[in-house]
Amino acid sequence: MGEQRTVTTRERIIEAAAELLADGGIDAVSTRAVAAAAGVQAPALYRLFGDKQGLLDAVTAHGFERYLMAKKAVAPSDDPVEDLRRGWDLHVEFGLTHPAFYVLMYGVPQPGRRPTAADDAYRLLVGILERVAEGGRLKVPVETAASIVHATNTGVTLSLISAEEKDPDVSTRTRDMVLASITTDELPQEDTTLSARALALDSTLNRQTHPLSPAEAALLRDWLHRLASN
Amino acid sequence: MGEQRTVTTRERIIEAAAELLADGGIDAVSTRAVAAAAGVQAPALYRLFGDKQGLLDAVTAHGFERYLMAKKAVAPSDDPVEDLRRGWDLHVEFGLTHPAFYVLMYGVPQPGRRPTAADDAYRLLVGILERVAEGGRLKVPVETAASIVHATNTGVTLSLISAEEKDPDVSTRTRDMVLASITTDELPQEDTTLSARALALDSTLNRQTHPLSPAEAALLRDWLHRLASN
DNA sequence: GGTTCGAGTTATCGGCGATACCTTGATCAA
DNA sequence: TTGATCAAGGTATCGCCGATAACTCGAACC
Repeated sequence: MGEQRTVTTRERIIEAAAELLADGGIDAVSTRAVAAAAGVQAPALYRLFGDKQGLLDAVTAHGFERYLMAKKAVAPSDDPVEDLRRGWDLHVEFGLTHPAFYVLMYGVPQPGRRPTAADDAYRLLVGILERVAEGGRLKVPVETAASIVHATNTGVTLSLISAEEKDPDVSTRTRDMVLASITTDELPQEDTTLSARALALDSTLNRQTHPLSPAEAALLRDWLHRLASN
Repeated sequence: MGEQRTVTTRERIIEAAAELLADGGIDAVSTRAVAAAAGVQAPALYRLFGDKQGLLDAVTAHGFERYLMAKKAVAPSDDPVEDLRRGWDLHVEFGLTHPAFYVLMYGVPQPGRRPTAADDAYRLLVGILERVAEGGRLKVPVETAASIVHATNTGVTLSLISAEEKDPDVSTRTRDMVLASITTDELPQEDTTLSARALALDSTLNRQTHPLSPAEAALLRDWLHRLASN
């Protein structure tokens, strides 16, 4: 089959909604306005996207694609901690460049209604942190580090979005503070400390298959985390 | 005049709206539902609160009052850094106990639409930080510290609200990380470092009247911040 | 060549925020 | 005492919104 050259109705609708969102904020995105801008009638949206939330999910996924592409293209460098730093900055930059999109994704937590795009970004963060842990430079378990980085990164970005005078220094300060707290400055050639070895084992357990049962593995990982926290 | 013993219509409306918000989330708070629950007709809301946003502002202010009371009652201890720690925990606890209220206040940043209650809480934070700075235990300017603490505290709380399994360890870890990064462990009896003296002067300039003109003071404070950042 | 079905239409529903206009009851000067 | 005033709330209604039932049309398929 040849490529689809003509723009599909679905794409037209998503782009119309994205433009309305970027221009007039979330309030400007009504089913009628989107339908009119896309040159279609309202029920077409519902057949294509189910309901309005489905349309918004598609819009955020579409708008987030470029960001994820950039993040994926930039991520694999020699120094995973540097990747972490660049990922933080990219995150903040995306939020300030597309505030309406960003708030839609991270602003209002509704249980079970998390956009897929946000999950993808989180998994990408976990992947980088696993590489940091593999290099023996992570001071805390990967899950803990991911939660902390995610929480602080979104917190800073939302604060900057709502601030009328945006001070980028707050982002870099917080970023360096967080990274300094969860990583070690340099990789020790051979780290013989208890916590480092526990975390190294934890990291590889997380990534490889092993002969332990799920229950055994859960208990072991709990012990490893307790060993690492001393 | 005797005290107002009967509950005013305004109070009845606010309490009805607060109950709807706590029970069914923000979507359950419609003008009609609130009016019906308060035993009143819809236009009464508009005369009392202007529009729906005015009603929501009044509701958040009301719901936030107890929290602010608790925070004010707890705050003034001997150790302002400990006050900071308790303020952080109180903030997170309030968010997890009243998620719908919290999201209404901190979730969706709209320029110029920040609820008054959030401003009050921020000013309270700045007040504590000024006491920390006065004790010579703050490593960064008060405004910077306030921005960082606010951004990370709200970020952690929003993350916990949206997380299905809430790990309180993330909050305490981030809290201690932030506090360790912006404060010194112990107050030196006489801190003779350049940055400490610059920040001590900055802090008192902030709180007292002085003979410098506003322009001179702004320039001086800029210099002090640059001295402190080395 | 009739059938099926995807894709989009017209028409309409109930709920929402908001407002113009009316009613009522308390207050107070003449 | 009475009539004007006005705060407080009610009645009726507007236009917009999300959503859906029921219909139309054209292409694909046997």
